[in-house]
Amino acid sequence: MCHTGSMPAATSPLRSARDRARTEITAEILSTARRHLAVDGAAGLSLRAVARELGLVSSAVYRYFENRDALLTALIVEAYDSLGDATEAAVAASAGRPPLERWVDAADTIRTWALEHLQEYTLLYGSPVPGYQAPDDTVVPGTRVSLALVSIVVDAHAQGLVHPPPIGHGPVGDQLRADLTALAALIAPGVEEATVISTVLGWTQLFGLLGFELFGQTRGLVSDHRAMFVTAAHQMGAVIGLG
Amino acid sequence: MCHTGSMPAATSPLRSARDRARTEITAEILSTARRHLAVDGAAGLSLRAVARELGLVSSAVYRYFENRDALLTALIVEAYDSLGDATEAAVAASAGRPPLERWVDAADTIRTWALEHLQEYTLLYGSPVPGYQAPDDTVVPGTRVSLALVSIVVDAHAQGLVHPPPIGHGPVGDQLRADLTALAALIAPGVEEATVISTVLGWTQLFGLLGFELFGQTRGLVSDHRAMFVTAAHQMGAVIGLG
DNA sequence: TGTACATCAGTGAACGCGCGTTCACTGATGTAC
DNA sequence: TGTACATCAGTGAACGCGCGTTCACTGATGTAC
Repeated sequence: MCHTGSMPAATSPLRSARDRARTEITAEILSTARRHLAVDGAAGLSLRAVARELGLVSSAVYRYFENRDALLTALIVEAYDSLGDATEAAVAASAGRPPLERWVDAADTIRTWALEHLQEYTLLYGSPVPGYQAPDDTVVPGTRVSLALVSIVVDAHAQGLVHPPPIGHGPVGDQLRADLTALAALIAPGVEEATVISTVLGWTQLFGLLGFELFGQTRGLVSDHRAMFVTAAHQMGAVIGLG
Repeated sequence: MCHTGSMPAATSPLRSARDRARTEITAEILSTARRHLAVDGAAGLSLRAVARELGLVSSAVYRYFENRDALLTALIVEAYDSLGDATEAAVAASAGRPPLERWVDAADTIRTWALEHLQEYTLLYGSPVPGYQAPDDTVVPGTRVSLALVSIVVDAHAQGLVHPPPIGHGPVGDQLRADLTALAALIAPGVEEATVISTVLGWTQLFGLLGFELFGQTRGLVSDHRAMFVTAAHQMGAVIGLG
């Protein structure tokens, strides 16, 4: 949209009625779709159903989203941002506290978000939605959670608070070493290789355990899932060397 | 379901032609379904498509499976058994070798199976299939992999080869302690609580990392996934105290 | 300011698709006497 | 052994469902002069 000299400022409250309507209806479509997603899951998300609930004819939705995939993509980005917000807020709030506590805290925050947004979590971290291929737009928002977690380790490292216990991780091949070096340069400059490995593993551990809990693999084995999760985060934080 | 005929000698080689045909066609339906599953995933598995490929009318399949869910259940059980076989074989083959090597080996076997049976793995460990509720029949076959992994720790423990490094896992609440005690009694009698915790976490770690690899979360971050996985298994084995 | 034209949100009908499941039926296979 | 009856695999048509997407259209809103 191209505003010329005669127009008021770009984000002016004097936008045309059409513009306002478009923004609002786009938001309504998204929030309705989000609610449907929460109930039926991604595979059950239907353009027609969303349109129906909004009192629109199904084809009208195509004025706002190119197709079903575009709507799904928007929901994914929203969900990543929501989880990213929550995690970043937790990490920011715990600044200055002992690293291990911060790590456990962040993990618990992620778990809480996942429980409250089961289908969104599934959309982000579950198996791929059949027929849907996530475009690159979702990559950046997807990294926020991980970056927030990593920043705890980076902070601790900067303060000299990372003291990894002597635990082997076996030989590291050339290619893996290259991967890890690139990764460290990108998100955690200066942090030791072993710590990078442990951090990546801690990250996957959290999501692995969470998936087991949410998708029912530990059904009947564990009753206090939160305690199990916190214990896991604690141990993994210790392995990373956070305290 | 009408799977059992009213024959006197159930496993006799002189079974009637009808009986033989039923066994064979049931197997053909399953293997066709398995192939479709491998291509389209669980959500895309269609009774009609399976029937079509076998030259049957769709309603004929109902002579063999009560409905689509029953077919899916059979596939799940088959898949768990296939993975269970592979894991148990690897664990048996490594008997006598150092526990850490056995653990890494078993993990690698699981990963290999998952790569070769992507959709089956997804069916077992991915997000739930919409509208499908796994019945209890799938629970027992599902435990075989975990039991095989645990047996490595149990063997090592029996030989006095478990020496966990001094890594904290934080306070353990009453309920979690009860969970762990029950779990230990069931699958690893005599093994210390800390080891049980680490073993459960090692188990979730493997599947968490595997999920990340298979479902694309580490896309672009890690190129040598196998090395990453083996390193993870190695470190987790060390945390458990296997060597 | 008023008028002519351009933009675009929303309509309603249609296309083409595939699915799970039920049901009355036929004809081949199996069983009892 | 032959015959009468019972079982049951497979048929074909139908029910009822919902989906994504396209397209020519209308009428309201916005823009340029």
